[in-house]
Amino acid sequence: MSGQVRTARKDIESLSIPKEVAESLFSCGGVEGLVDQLPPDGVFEQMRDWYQACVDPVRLKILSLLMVQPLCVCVIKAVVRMADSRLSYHLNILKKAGMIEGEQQGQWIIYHITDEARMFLEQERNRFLRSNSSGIVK
Amino acid sequence: MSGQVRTARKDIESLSIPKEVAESLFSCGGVEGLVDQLPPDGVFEQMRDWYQACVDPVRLKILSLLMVQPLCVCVIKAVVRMADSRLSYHLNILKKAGMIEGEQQGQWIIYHITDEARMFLEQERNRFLRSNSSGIVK
DNA sequence: ACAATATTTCAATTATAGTTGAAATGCTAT
DNA sequence: ATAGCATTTCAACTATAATTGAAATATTGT
Repeated sequence: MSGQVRTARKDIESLSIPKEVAESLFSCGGVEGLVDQLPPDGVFEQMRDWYQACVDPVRLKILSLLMVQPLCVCVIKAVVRMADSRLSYHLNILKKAGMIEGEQQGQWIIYHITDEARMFLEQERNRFLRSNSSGIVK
Repeated sequence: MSGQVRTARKDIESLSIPKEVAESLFSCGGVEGLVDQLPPDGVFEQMRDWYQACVDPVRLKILSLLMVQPLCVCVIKAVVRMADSRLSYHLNILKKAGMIEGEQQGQWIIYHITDEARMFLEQERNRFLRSNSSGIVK
């Protein structure tokens, strides 16, 4: 325990940092203590995959569309107006991310949004409304 | 009004879609009605910019670090262990996205997370815990 | 004015993601 | 089996994002 404290102090002293930071950094165990509070790197990569799927406006639009109701590809296409292969590419990214699922229904494939994605988007819609209405944004 | 309904029906008939989809699509005003329910494209682009900042594990780690306390660049660097210029690049992306802010304090620049970003990350942490514990993921 | 440290900027390179059109697959009805 | 429609796959290409090392800027103490 005193070993840990000594390490923390050493970290901090060897860095030459402003004393404001140094104080609170010291009280949380120095750089090592800080690192201990972080989730393992795998968590950040899982999170990344999710945001990766959300990083394209086309995909956000598709998700927003599927919030209304499940739709076959041809209807989605009628809304977003793009080449089949391009749309398919984006659908596939959403599918791999676990945000949508497709079921074959005869000739068609009907996509629906997953529960996780719906939860996320509802959350995000609220957050967005909150920031815009309270004047934080703009 | 009857004109709108006629358009909706026309959209749907000209598309040749499964009747499951057709029924609910018709009841929400066809493709046009669907489009009307979507936010303007600008919203998706605003959202994109936010997720763009979150799409890199390095940046998520930095945010997570700044959730603990404000830190100068050199301490962040001691945790994430990368070249100055690379770190600076990522800090700049977070700054432009409005997720962090930096204040010069003598020789150092101390970065802190913004309220919006903190709100978002707390929300996301909860969502993550919920999905993992309720067995939705894995 | 000068040296030392912290941080950013820049230009060149490399890596990743998105687009395109053609060809392939899969289902349905004839 | 063949034709027609819905959707996906593939390979070549284009566009965007990330990394690197060197140079520039800014602040402090001498």
